[in-house]
Amino acid sequence: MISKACQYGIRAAIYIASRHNDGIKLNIKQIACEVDAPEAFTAKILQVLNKYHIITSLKGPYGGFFIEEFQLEQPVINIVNAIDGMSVFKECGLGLKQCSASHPCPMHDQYKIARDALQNAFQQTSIRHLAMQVNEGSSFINNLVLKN
Amino acid sequence: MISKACQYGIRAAIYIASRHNDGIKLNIKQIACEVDAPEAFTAKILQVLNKYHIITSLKGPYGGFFIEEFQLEQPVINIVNAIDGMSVFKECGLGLKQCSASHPCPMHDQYKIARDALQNAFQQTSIRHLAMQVNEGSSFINNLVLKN
DNA sequence: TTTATAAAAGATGGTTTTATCCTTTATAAA
DNA sequence: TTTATAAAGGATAAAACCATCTTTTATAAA
Repeated sequence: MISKACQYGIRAAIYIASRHNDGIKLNIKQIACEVDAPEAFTAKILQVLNKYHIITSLKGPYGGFFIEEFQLEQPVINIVNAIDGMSVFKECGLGLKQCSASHPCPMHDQYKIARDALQNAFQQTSIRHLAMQVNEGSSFINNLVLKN
Repeated sequence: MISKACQYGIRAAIYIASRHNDGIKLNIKQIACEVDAPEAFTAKILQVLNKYHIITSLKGPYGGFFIEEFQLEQPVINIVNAIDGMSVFKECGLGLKQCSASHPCPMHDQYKIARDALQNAFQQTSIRHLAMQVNEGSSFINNLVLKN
């Protein structure tokens, strides 16, 4: 559906957003650990997210990654766009180059419903909203079940 | 969303179904040509579909691929299952190993809607239905626009 | 200004997916 | 039975994706 890079990126962004208090900056090691993603690969992905102004980074001592107030309001689809591009929301389900309502593949109508639902899922959800759920403890961004 | 192999497989199956007249058998070269897919790769894919009894093949002269009456009624999801498996309809959108209604990732609810829509698209559509559309000329399985 | 730190950038390796080629097997007609 | 044909099966190659390592750059504190 979406690439692993994109999944890591979304989880990392949500984690960074969930720690948007004070002026706290998070380093790559901690982020990768918290979202169960490979460290070096996650570093590459966060580079891209920084370039697209989805998160912000600062080099040097006391540096790291963080998210600014205005960035919290962005829809998650911005992350998908930065890493995978928008083609998954546009392309034909059967891989045809030309497929549209006026020249459809046999599955066009049914597939479009699913494709649009996917786009809505990412479009209508803000990074802030997801981070709040994580902070509330009502949802999770790693594979560690912590019972206390 | 689904692999290229699976897209080629669905297009090939629809084409074979659309030629389900008399006892006609289609060879791999013709099928690959008609659905704009690489020939050798398509051969591998049709091998799998034959193994899963989604289509039928016969070796030797006057052999080839065809589809039997009972096979026409199968839902397209059988093809997806044969080639890609069912994981795309089950797995977490953010790549978590453990993600469910009771232990959800932050996008679980929204993503599940899209994932279920995709499953429905493939589950509720029979190979026969798609082949009929192609025969009617109301939908297409290749990239060649034929105007006459 | 020097030093330590953390991300950015570049090079490289491994795995999976996509794709092709060659040999073998099954089958039908001559 | 021989021969021609077409799919099956095995080996291999190319591309894309996933992942890591090393060097460079920016920055803040001492």
